[in-house]
Amino acid sequence: MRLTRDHVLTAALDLLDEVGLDGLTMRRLATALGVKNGATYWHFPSKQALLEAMAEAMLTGLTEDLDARLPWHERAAEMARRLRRALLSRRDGARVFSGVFFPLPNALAYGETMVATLREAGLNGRDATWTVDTLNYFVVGHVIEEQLAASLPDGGAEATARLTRALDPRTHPHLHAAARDLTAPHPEEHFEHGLRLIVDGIRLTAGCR
Amino acid sequence: MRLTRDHVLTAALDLLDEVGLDGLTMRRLATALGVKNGATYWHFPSKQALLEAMAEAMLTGLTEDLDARLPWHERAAEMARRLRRALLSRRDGARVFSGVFFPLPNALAYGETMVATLREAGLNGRDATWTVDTLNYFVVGHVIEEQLAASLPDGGAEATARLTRALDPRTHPHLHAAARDLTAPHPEEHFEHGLRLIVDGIRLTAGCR
DNA sequence: ACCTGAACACCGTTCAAGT
DNA sequence: ACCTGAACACCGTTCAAGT
Repeated sequence: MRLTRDHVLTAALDLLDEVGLDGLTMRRLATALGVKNGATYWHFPSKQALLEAMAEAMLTGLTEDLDARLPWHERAAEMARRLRRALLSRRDGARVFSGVFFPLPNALAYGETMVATLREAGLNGRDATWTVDTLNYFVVGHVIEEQLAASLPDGGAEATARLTRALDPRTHPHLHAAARDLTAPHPEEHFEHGLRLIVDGIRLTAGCR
Repeated sequence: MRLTRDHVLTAALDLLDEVGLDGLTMRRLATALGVKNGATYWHFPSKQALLEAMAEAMLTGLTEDLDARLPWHERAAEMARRLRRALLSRRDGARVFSGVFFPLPNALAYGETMVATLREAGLNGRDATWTVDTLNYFVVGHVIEEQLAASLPDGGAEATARLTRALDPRTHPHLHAAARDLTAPHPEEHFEHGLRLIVDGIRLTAGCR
């Protein structure tokens, strides 16, 4: 059967879930599609273009059905949670997203909604834009780490144990004590903690003007 | 002359500055050292191990001579600024750092100092640890973007202009207006803005207990 | 102990030629 | 229009053999 751009994209997303970003290869993708090596290049000019389409696909519907009656800070938090969910929807989704430079439609819609929300809070254009950047660094950084831990054989338990053993409680007392609080076992709470930290910072800024 | 582990490391850092992370190749490195392809593998077992040593080298002296008389929030901010400077010291330094999973001595010393500082502020172990994570996502994410823009031919001016043109002011009014406030032309202020946002959030949290 | 030679098993991308 | 065949110019890594 004839290939379409959409077949290639869907197969790429499935292959990503199966083998992860490091295993995602144009050659493996062609094999998975039952097609010869160069065939995908008729539908996507480069691997980068394919990765961009994959990122865009992950962010579908990110800004839909937002409850406009929520106060601005709850709406901003809800958006951040949605972005996290979207990145979590595919293996290594956060790394795929972070490798895409050019802003795609869904990412732009997300950014526009976020800036609009923060402007409602009273921030000026520059502050709103830069604050969205800070929120995005947090969400993407958090999910990259979360997915990295999840992709380890045992969900990161072995790595955590090794780290605890490697940490001398005399030279690194705080980190030794903190080993139980690493991201991996508490991704949800870890995310909410950082999110609240930043949103509280915004509320403080917003109140000052 | 005989190679040493240190020659290889120094040459790798120089090559990184010259060609960037994507151009850094074990084969180019061998050529730069005037040696045949497999020779570096006697000194470093893998490219990953070399990248870890490079990251560790960038973070040398990060926690030295900190003014203990500063209030905790100024000390935390100073540490974050030092981490940014360290990552900026080499081309793509932030990307090199973010690709290293295992915590190295200098990174551990940094983390220990940061957590200790936040515990002084009154945070419990878990809050302090997770807050340091949030700060780190911010610093690393910011510098990755900063260095990405800097590595573009014109420092990102062309990309900014293209983005402004691509943004319809009717569908994306806020982003259209925000194009002048992208990270690239104001890295210093952009960094300080996010840093203050987070540190203010911490002060709020710390005051609540 | 340290390096060379040479290979192994891959990559992304291109493009004339086929259908 | 869409795909194959086949190549180009690379990768990281390994390891017997040399010195």
